[in-house]
Amino acid sequence: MVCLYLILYRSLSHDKGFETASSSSVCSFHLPSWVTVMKGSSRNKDHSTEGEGTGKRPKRKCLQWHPLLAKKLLDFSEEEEEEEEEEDIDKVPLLGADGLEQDADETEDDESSEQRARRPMNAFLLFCKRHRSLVRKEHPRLDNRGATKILADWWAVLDPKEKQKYTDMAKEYKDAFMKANPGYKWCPTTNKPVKTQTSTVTSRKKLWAFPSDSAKDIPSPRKVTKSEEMPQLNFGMADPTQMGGLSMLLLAGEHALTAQEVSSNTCQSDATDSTEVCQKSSLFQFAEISSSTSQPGVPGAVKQTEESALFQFAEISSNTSQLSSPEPVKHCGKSALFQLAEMCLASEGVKVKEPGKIKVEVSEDVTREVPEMEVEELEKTTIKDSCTRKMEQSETLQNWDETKAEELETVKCSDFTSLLKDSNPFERNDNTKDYMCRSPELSLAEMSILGLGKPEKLKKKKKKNKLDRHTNEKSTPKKPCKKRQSSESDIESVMYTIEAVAKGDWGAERLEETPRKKARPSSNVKGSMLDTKSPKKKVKSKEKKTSKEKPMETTKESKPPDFLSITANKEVPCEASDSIKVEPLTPTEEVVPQSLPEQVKTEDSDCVKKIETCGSRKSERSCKGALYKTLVSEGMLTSLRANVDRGKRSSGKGNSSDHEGCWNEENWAFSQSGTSGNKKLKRPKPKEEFVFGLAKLEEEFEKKFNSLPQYSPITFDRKNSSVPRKKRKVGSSSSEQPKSNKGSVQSKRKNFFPKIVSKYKHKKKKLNVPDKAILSEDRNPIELAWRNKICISALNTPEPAMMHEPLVGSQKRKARKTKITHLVRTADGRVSPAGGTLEEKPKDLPQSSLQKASSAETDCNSECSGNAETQENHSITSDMPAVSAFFSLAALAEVAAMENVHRNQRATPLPHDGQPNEMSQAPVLISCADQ
DNA sequence: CCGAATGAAAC
DNA sequence: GTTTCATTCGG
Repeated sequence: MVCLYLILYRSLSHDKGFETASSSSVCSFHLPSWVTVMKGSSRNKDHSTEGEGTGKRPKRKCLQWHPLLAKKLLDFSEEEEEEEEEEDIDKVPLLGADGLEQDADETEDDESSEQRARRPMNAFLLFCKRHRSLVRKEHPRLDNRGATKILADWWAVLDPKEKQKYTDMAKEYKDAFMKANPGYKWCPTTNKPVKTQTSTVTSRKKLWAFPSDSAKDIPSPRKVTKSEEMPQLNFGMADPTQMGGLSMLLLAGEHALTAQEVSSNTCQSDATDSTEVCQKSSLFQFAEISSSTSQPGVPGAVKQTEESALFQFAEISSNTSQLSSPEPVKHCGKSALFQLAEMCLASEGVKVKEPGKIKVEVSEDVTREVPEMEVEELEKTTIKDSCTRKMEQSETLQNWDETKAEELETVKCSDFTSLLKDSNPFERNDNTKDYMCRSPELSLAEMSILGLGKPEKLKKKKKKNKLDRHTNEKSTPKKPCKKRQSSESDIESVMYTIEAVAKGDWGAERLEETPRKKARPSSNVKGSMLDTKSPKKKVKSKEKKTSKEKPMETTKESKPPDFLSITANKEVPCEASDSIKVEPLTPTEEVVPQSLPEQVKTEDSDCVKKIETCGSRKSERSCKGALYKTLVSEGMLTSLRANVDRGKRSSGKGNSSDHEGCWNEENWAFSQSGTSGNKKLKRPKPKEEFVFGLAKLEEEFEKKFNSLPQYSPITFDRKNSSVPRKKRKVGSSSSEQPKSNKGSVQSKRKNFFPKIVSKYKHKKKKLNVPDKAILSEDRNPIELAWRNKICISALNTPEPAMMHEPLVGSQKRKARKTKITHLVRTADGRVSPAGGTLEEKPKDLPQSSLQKASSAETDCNSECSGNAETQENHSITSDMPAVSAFFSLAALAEVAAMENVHRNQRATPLPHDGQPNEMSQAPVLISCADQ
């Protein structure tokens, strides 16, 4: 699952996001450094290639916690049970944390000597990571430092609740990290150090560079593909950095795996080579690990090192599923978990290739001896042997990418074939193979390929080593045959569904299918492959799959009632489907209407229509349903959706993002809702649990990342938090002019609160004109009143927290530097809360002045509205903003009344700079009064 | 490599 | 209380 999930994830992100993202990193989270570190990194070196890389510190690498993490994950899965509540899950420590960790730690710690684990990011850093790109968009000129300042401002203004989200997330990471690295010291003792970086060095960037590069590259290639119809190169290998939680998991798994299986693992030894290898194999390893760990019940399964991890994993899962589910009711494999496992298998094939496992299969000698290119071919050829049909085709491949893809496919095929042989040597083999090859896998393969592209060289070398190992280990490909069948069918069905979903049109394909099936063995794949048009491939795969899969799917459908509920979330499924589609199908990038859920819906409907029209509706639907279900259950949808959203945002920005693209709060909310739904659905059976656990972990990580809200600059600028950024979603594009916010913001507000809007306008005007001389004083008291009222009215507990929020250490620092603290406190002092929230920093930036002013206002408003909003968000009823608005309005009215009084008294505003632009309040009053 | 920010941990 | 270091990436 993980693998597949990752792949999907990756692909999605690539599709949409990356292209645009080029300049600035996408919003998406990258792996936590620590994760990344695993690979070993000396980041300094390479940063050049990667955009992101943190160029800075060369510090040591760290390996530590990953393995642990993996174990934990496993444990977690086993332990699990906590899933029940959505929220709980979130909070649940990612890792199980038990003894296992320690063991791993030790070993790793030793290793760590080389590298030191990187600290987990704190809340602010997470926030920065997530929002920096936005800031940069708004202020292209700003350098990072400037952006950081702005981010700091935002952070200061950020609604406590929102802030808490980040804080919690950071805490989770930290906890996980600490579990992984029990003895981790934030500040390494002077001793460690130094390790010659030179030795190990693979700079983290390098490691990531590969993926990241792929990411960057991908876009262009992708476009090419679109034009050319390249296979969906979009998918690059999953970039761990972007993978976020998942990547972490993978890495962890990888790491652990390497440690376990590959004692000799070169990862560490060879900086570059090893690292790459590790990455490639990471998924595999992860799978293995998971499988081994997970399978308590299955003794034999544990060591399947020989077989591809994915395969094993799948098997295991299947086993578990069977065992667990006494009922044969559907196919054993039918369980969502099982399907996922299968999917994983499928994906595995791809991965395998990448990692060089393919090579493994092939004779090691060959690979080593032969130059890289040749090696690949050899591999292909070898594979061919396994899968003669495809092999031939693959050979023909001319395009490099294509070749790779094919290779991947072939690899898969080989694996599957072997499996099939074991279990069933029939026709299916062909089909299955094709199926495997063709379907989503292609995309996966492509992804991998893409990712591999750059690093290939290194990989190759590394591969050799690994291959050696693998070969030794791997010799045993076969495992349980029985399961396979079911699994195969399931897989096929899943794949099929996926593809179908992606394409959206089944009917046509199906019709073709039958004929193709026949042909497919030889010609289809290869010929099309050669052409390497993604569409063709897809079609083929679909065709192949369709026949068999249909029944499977139907069965699946029956299963999940949950599915329905899931489907209820129109958006989620739709998007998922869309996303899928988009990648493969539309290279053109139309990209689904990003932000708009509506569009998505429409698409869905369209899809449905197509399906219906096409023909076997049921099957199609069932497929979709199954797919959705599976995805949902796995939480993949959520992640996908989130990713897609992200991609859209990023792409949107760059591309023609829809107005709103970036800021749909909806998306955010959506994702959450989706996640929650997923969780609910999940309720795994014990057996499945382990799988689940993994899924959960992933999901959680991802969810967390995704869930971290991204706020539109406007919000901050305006600071009218009152206007709920989230809900509003006003389509105002993210890109908008920071300062010009007014317009956008106002518009938004108007929608919700016309009156308020007017108020704001006034405010701005005021700000613009007088700027400073504004009545800060009034504001403070007023604010307080507001807040209080709001709080009361709103019910928001958080507010008080806000109010209280004492300056934190860092803040203190700031205050000291600026010396403002005193002012703030004293001045605001009376209004403790206001002061705290406002936290006026003395910013020199012209912008800042405006922002501050606005921000100050927003503070007040924000709190009020913010709470309401937040609540609403939780409820997920984005539609209901009215309520929040309502509260805020009421509060405003009251406040206004108070304010008026104050004003009268004070008449002259004190000249307090920035803060007080509260002038706006006056207008507010008016508006409120009107209401 | 610095830096600008915040925060957590260590000293 | 002060240092260290986590992320980012232009300078």
